[in-house]
Order: sequence, then C-alpha cells, then structure tokens
Amino acid sequence: MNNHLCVDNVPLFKDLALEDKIKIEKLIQYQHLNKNEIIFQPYENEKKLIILATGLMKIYQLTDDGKEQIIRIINDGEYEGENWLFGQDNFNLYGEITDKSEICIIKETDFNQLLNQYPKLALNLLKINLQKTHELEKQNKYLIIQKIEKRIATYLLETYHLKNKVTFKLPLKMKDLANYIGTTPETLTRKFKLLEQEQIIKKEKSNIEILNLNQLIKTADNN
Amino acid sequence: MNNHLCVDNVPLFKDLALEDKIKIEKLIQYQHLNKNEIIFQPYENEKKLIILATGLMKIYQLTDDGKEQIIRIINDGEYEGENWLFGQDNFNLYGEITDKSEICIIKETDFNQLLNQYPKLALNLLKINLQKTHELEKQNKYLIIQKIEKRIATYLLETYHLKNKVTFKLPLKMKDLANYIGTTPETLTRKFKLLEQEQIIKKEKSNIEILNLNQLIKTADNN
DNA sequence: CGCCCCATTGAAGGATCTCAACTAAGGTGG
DNA sequence: CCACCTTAGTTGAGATCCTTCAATGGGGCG
Repeated sequence: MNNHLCVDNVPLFKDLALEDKIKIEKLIQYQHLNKNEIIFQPYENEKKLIILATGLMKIYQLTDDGKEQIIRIINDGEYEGENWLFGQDNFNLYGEITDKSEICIIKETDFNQLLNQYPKLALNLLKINLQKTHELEKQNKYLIIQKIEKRIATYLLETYHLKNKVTFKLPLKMKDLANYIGTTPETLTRKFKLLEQEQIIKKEKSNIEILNLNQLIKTADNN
Repeated sequence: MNNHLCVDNVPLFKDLALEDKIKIEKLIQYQHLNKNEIIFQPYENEKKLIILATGLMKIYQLTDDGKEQIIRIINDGEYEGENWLFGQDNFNLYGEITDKSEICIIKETDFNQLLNQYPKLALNLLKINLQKTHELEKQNKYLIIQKIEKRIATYLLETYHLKNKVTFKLPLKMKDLANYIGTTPETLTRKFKLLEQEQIIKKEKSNIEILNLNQLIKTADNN
C-alpha cells in the first residue's frame, strides 16, 4: 500500500505543496479494515481524524431506544472526525466500516498542530464542513415530511438532480435508506412498489429508473 | 448605536488583536430590524455574513408543500451566512427576524479577504461551524423518533442538560417548537398536557419545571 | 378596546409501525 | 462449487398514534 494514497487523493490536502504533503505523511498511520469493524465510537479516549482512502464507512448515532440512525456515508477521499478536533468530546457518533477499506489516521494532537501550521487546511476543512452542514439540513428536510411516499419522491428527485441522470443506483441498502429517511424497510418496500405501479419509477434491485419525472415532482409536491 | 457592538461581543472575532478589530469594523454595515423582517432568502444576488448583535432571528427552510421548517435560532453574538462564503449559493435557507434586532453585515467579498488575512478567523469559524453541525445532528435525532411524546421528553432532557437546571424557559413558541421537532402545535399541546398529568413536568406558559427527572428519562427511553 | 395571532380542545380518519412468516440473496467453509 | 447459514427484503393484517379540520379561548400590541 502506498503512503501517497491519503495525502494525494483527498480534497482536504489537495492544494498543499509537495513538501508539506510529505511532512503530513509522516504523521499518518495506516490501517486496513474489513466490513463491520467499528473504527470509532462515543467517549473514546484517543481522538483522531479518519481519512478513508478507499472503501466505505457509515456514520450513525443511536436513538434512545438503541436503533441506529444513519447520519452520513463516507466515501473514498472523505474523512470523519473533525468534530472533535477542538477538544470536544464525541458523545453520539459511531463510525462503522461497511466495505473493505484502507484508512489513514491522524491523531488529534498532530492534526491540531497541522491546522496551526497550515491556514489553508483550516479553510479547506471549513469548506468541506459547510458541505456536511448542507447535507444535514437536507436530511432534516426529508425527516420533516409527513408522508413517506413524499419523502421518497423528494429523496429520488434530489438524487436525480445530483447525478443528473434518470437512472442511478441507490447508494444505500433498503434497510439503511429506510433508516436514513426515517421509516422502516417494510414501508419503504411498499412505497417503492406503489411508485412502480404508478409507472413513476422502475426499480430493479438497487437500480432506479425515473420513468415519469413530472409525476415524481407532483408526488413530492402534493400531500 | 456603537460600532464596537459587533466586533467585540461575538465569539467569531473574540481573540483578534484590537487593531485587527478596528480594521474589520470598517467593513461592517449596521442595520436595525423589526420583527417579521426577512433579512436573507434563497437565490439572493448579494451574499453576506449576518452577525446578530442583539435580538433574535430564526433560520428556516421551506418544505415542498410550503411549510416552514425551523433549522436553528440565532441568538445575540451568533451569525449566519457562512454557508455561502465560498461562492456557494443559498438554495434553501431563509433568515427572519423574530424580535427587534441590531445586525451587522459584512459582504461576502470583504469577508473572504478577511479570512485570508486572518487564519485565526478560519479556525474560529470552523469551530463554531462544528457546533452547528452537532446541533443539526441533534435535531435529526429528534425527528427520527417515532413517538412525539418521546421526542418531547428527549428535547426536554437535552435542554435540562444544557441549562443544568430543572426549571427553564422554552426558547421557542409552541408553534415553532412543534415545527422544530416535527409535529403540529395541537399534538404538542396534548403531549405537554399528558406529561403534566403524569406529574413529570409542570408547564406555565413557556416555563417548564421538571418534577420527576427519572420518569422523564424513562419516557425518553421507552417506546 | 378591539384585533390578530397563538394556544387549546374535540372528533374523525388515515397512514405507518409492529409483528410474524416467508422468500431471496450473500457469504463462508468444507 | 455446492450447501448451509445468516442477513436483507417482501408481504399481510391489525393496532396505534398522529394529523387534519373546525371552533373556542386568551394574551399582547397598536
């Protein structure tokens, strides 16, 4: 495995000079992880920034009755852990690998020093964090919608706009998607079936095709 | 009205040198606003950072069927607008004054220059933004809870922990609180009444007293 | 003092969750 | 490479909880 992986491929470090990247590499610790491994959880003593070089990771919190709520999915080149870079504790979040992954770890203290050395880093971090904020606001929006069918329609529409294609693959398992938009797998199945019966979408496994965009928009708009 | 208001009282600028503060003050434009005034909305041409010196402002987005969803409340010394400091557009958020307010405005371009001049500013901004992220995650958590009574109990518990007192004032009107936790004012009234009947809390106007903390915790835990 | 907005109360209908059983898919080890 | 085991997805039926709609009461502000 090549050390350059983490420093070169991630947006966080993208516009730093080569010599700076080399310095940062020295602080990085590599790890190979398999599915279902938990990489961090609340109240851990050792705080760290986790950069996902390749693979997939899900970030979730537990609701009061012990169910997972998926907060976001971390893809190649993204990271998690900036939340507790300033001495704040992590009270709520779990990070679980959902696919074979190569990760890079930087200790909180090391990263804090980096931040002070490289102002650009703080700006990058800020920029990326603002994006995360926006995602959370979006999830909030889904959750506030009463009718599940409408939540799904809204979700599909946003995904369509994101990918700019009428066919796409759901990035989450049904189970996790249900969780993300705040419903149960059963209801999700039934609602997808409804949308199919109405000829609005076609669904094969996790592949979605939007057949009738106007109707989908209507479904997202109506009550 | 004193110009020092905005630069001195807000956490964003708190650890800058006096001379730097003076420079920043020159970029600031003051405004006095009354209740119900909308200070920014989606797709505006002029992007700006809005600092709330005194007063109250609510940030909300519209759901697809045109209802407000309150995202957060901005109190004295807080600000809003960092989301679009990096050329990003604001697609979804509205800012509305809910109480007589004094605000300070910095134009996007000016603030961007500041950011590059003062690395510390980026760090401050980042820190505060991480807090906002956390708040959004919390709101998400409320919304995912099925039973409204449990949502309220969870909300009350968190507020209790925040203030560290068994008596406190709800920071939102019933209407807005209902909105924030994703229900209707009617349901909220009924649920509060239930909690009162069970002698778990006492509510007088917007003043809450937790009478039975254990029971409140149980309500938040049970289904 | 009157208006308007917000909170409250009641009744009815509907949507979703829950539970349970079954099928499909995926992964592992022999 | 197959068989088994575990996890994910589907289907059905019933119960529950919340929203909706409408009407009333109260409080603050001009």
